[in-house]
Amino acid sequence: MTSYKSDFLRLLDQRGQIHQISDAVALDALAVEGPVTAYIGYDLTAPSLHVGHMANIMMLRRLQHTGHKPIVLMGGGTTKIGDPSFRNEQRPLLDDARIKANKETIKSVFKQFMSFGDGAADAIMVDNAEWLDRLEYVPFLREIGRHFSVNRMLSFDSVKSRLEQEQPFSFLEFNYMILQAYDFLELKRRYDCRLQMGGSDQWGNIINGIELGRRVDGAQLFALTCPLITTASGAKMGKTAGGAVWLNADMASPYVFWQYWRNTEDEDVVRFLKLFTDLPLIEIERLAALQGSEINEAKKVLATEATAIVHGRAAAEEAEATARKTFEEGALADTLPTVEIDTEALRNGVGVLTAFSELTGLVASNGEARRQAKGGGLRVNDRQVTDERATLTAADLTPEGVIKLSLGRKKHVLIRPRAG
RNA sequence: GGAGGGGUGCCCGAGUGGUUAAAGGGGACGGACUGUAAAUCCGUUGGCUUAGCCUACGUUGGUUCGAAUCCAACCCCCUCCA
Repeated sequence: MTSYKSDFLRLLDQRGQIHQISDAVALDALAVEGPVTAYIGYDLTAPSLHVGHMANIMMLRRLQHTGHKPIVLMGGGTTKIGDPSFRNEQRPLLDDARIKANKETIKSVFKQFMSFGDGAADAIMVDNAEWLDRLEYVPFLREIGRHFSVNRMLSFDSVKSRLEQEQPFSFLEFNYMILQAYDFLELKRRYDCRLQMGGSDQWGNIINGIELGRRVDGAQLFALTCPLITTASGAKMGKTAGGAVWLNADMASPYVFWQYWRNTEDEDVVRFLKLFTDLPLIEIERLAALQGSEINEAKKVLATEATAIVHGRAAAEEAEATARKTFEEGALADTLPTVEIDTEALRNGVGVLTAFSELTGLVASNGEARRQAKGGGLRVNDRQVTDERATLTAADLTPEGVIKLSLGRKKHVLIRPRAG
């Protein structure tokens, strides 16, 4: 299935985002016929989505770009259950307040990826708590539950390892896939939503929704999954030292985000350019031809383009400039992440270890700072820290009025005396 | 409710009375080499006011000069039986 007729599937295909489609021919035809409404659901388990979610969100973006209507489904209801798919243990249950707070902070990021509104191709956002919270147990079981075969549910890959490893698998979690299936039905009824997309790990859950739609409403619904995106070395996307690379600016600055992409492995650059930017394929082909250290040019383009989508063009370019000054010109970029300090405190002298740990958070503890110093990993104003008892004072301020702390070659934070 | 098995550091996993802040592996971080890449090699990987002290092997209490290791009770998980 390589030649799709619809712009939508062709685009996703070119971008390497199609893993499985439930009925590719029919979906392709549907998308040619007219606007299709499709959704992706997001769990509200953290205050922000992270890089690992970005490929998914790009699918919704591309859906809209090709004239269709995206629905962002906030999992306000399903997050109360917790998706057991491919997990070997139950995750801790989040309380309602936490979920609500997460929803508020997660919401904002989608506006960067697509336009919301009341128009035909405008994206909309709904929360499945709206209908799930109101379900009545017995009626739900009779209307919906009877269509699910436990035998079948137990056969899904997504729960197989859980069962084989004999790990606890609660009835609560077992219901997740039923609720997700019901979401699909509900969205089909409310918005004529015909397609559910997601990561390849969602295939089983989505198929359940399709079958439910057929059995209950006689509707043909579709599934489309994106391959699980890992790095060439097999790591999941978005994991770094400090944890996940978040999409919310207050949890990962545009600079940090830019750096994440800048450090992409050579093998991944072309694939990532396709997935995480809107750059035309012709341009990507040009970048793909680069060899050796020239590949760094492609990485910069990737970083700037991906950052521009999430944080805006201006922030992306500033991040690029910051990186250029810091890494290529060896200059001091005053746009590096900055921590303020009391002038008073600086006058009294701040221990280097404290500066690296408590003050800037470059390392987790004084002990780690000590170890890093021993291993040559700490630098102040680009000079290695050899004496762990040293203190930082006003005398260490550069002509620019800051002190630059570095952990390794890549992580830099500026300390700036608080004005006034 | 009964019988048996199990709960160790970020994860996996060894350890069955002392030299154990706990082997080994993974991951992570740092260093070298490079191209802010990968691979490779080296180092580090509980906290602190670091020749010392504190906290730590499900929880609490006990035995002992000394416990992750022995005992008791409790909590949780798994399997089989009811």
